Amino acid sequence: MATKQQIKSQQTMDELMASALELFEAKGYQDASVADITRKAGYAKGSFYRCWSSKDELFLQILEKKLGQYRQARDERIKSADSLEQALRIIWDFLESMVVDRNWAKIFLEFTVHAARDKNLRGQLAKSQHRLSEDVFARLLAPFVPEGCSAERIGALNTALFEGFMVHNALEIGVLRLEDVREAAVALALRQVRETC
Amino acid sequence: MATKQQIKSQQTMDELMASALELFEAKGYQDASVADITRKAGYAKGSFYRCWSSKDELFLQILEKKLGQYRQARDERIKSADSLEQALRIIWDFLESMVVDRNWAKIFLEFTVHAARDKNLRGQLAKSQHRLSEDVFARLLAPFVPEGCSAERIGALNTALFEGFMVHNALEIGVLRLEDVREAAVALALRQVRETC
DNA sequence: TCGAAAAATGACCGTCGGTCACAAAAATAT
DNA sequence: ATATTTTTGTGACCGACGGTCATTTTTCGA
Repeated sequence: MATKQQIKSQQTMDELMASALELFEAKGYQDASVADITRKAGYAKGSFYRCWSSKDELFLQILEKKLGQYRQARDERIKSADSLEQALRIIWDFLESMVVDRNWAKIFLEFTVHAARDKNLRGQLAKSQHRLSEDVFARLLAPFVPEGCSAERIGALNTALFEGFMVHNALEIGVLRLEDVREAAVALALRQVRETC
Repeated sequence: MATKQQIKSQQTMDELMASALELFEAKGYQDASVADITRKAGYAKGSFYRCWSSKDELFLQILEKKLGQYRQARDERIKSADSLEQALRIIWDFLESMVVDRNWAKIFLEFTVHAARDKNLRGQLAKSQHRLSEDVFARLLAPFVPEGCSAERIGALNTALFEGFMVHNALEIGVLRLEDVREAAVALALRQVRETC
């Protein structure tokens, strides 16, 4: 049974995470300071470091939580796929839910690029990426992809296209729409399957 | 005629820019401090702000310089293109020269994502992006793209795919190679032309 | 040679991520 | 109920950050 302390401790973490997410959205990952986060949640700075050893660690936890939510939302829909094209469409709906909130996409990019500089962090994020690619693409596409054709590569290519769009979107260039990109990605995957197998 | 002072002033800027680029490559845009840059070049911190009003302004100047170099290298080759496919291949050679140096690609991404948070900076970078897309893609592709088919959109899609690959590359995931992405981009452009015109 | 203008300096400002000795509060032992 | 231990929360402090500016040093034209 959860004690009063455990409940309080969890509540503190939840409050800090919520505060952090709001500030990341408003000011960006780099510009939202730990002091900002704790102040907004009504704590002192030191409390932050009782929950996480660094700002990066907090972000990774937020990321896991977000990915979990997205995954859950998708898993409910995935059962209905019965062709490669349909599976890709469901996957891109899933990706769309990440980018619909422009702020989250920005935060994600910010952290990704930041993490690329740190070997350890890069590894952890690449693992998350891999899980995204493996779990989201490879596993879901595998039933529709003939042998000898790398579902992983198709997934990576789709992910790259998606992330390129996120950059485009973050800069608010406005030439591309997600539909265009999604359509291109689907066409690319179908072509890949058709040609290499 | 250039006075001693003008020469000295230009030399100072060049030295600081060179120092900055090296440190950006070694430590990343955020982690290379102004003090680092001036110290490495043998100046005091204050000298930096005689040349640029901020670190961002310095970066934009470095970017312009880099893009100019790339453009020049490409312009010598572009005359030989006589088909859409060939033009795309030359363009991707040009893009490859940006990404061959993995460090520069990282720096570029770092700054891009950083700039996305600042309206003014975002505008300036989007202008650079637009010039890249307009000058590199649209202008070069236009002769081979039928009317009613947006060369700009093709350019933006190619750019997005390229930037997605930069992210992939920065995280050192290693599933994709530039050749794969280039091939996919060319196929995408050809398909776009074939279908929408 | 000398005053003006340009180039270079480094102490200083507020803020950053992160640390740590300490205080308050809750859980546990007696 | 009281004392002791463990958990939770605090905020002054650290070195470093981007950026400012009064000051000194160097170069200039006359």
